[in-house]
Amino acid sequence: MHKPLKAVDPYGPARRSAARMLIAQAVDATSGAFTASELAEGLASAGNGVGLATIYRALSAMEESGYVVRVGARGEAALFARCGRDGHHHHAVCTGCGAVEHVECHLDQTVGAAATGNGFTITDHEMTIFGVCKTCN
Amino acid sequence: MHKPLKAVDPYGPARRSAARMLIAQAVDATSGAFTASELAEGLASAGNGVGLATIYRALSAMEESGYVVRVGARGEAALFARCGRDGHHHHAVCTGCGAVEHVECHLDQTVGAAATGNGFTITDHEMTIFGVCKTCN
DNA sequence: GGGCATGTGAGAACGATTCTCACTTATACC
DNA sequence: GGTATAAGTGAGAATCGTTCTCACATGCCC
Repeated sequence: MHKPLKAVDPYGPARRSAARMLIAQAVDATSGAFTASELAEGLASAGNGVGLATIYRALSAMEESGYVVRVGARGEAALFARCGRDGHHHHAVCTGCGAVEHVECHLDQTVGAAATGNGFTITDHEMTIFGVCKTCN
Repeated sequence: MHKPLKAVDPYGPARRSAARMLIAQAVDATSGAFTASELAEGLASAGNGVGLATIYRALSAMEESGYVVRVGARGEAALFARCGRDGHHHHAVCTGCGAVEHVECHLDQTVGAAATGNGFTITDHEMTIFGVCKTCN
């Protein structure tokens, strides 16, 4: 079902609480990208109500440990996804099913070079890519 | 002072009200990227108080007519900039002075090709680039 | 087992943005 | 120039995602 993912500890050296374990399971059970409130709904409908604040805290802990990444935004809400891949890259999100595709970052060779041609030094960048996956196509 | 910009009507065929003219002037007087509330502050401190709702409405009218573009976000707030350049491209924003640099988009040739290799069709993408400009460097 | 640092939950707070509604005004038409 | 009216305005309420607060609960180390 899942592609093999880098085995990363969801929370690093932090404490293993019941709520955080439920949240990590819910994240693993989700095949694509999700928002914090979708996660909350999923947990609630499975009878595991977890406070929204707790979910946000768990998500930022997971983000910090590299277990999940922010892959863009759906409307106003931040979109997260499980990512175990190493190295700098971006994510394309399928607008149909939410599937996430890893995308190499060519900024350094292309856009970066173009920008620095004007004496501009890029320090940070973010890319949000939406599309339609093979299955939904 | 300014690079020559494509002469675009700020509001298209819409009505020329006093408030909108003030807002367009404030946008023109700003050399780099700005948020809606920065624009509001600037207008207020110049003695031209304009309602925030009006500024948002004017900005979306300007965005629609292509007079300004959304170049990313500073914290939670959307970052706008005057852009008269044709064709698809992105914008790099200097974190020091807010200066905006146009950046070619190489997504179609590079990232796009990589993604579609997996059967993924990219329909939409956004890029936010931050850095330091020649002057601030 | 005890102590305490850390996590939790509910709800308030926050900030950006949008909406509402009564009022004003630019513009088209006479 | 006068008038009708569609479009814009302003103030403030509403909305929505996210973060903060605070009292309480609980993992983990000794």
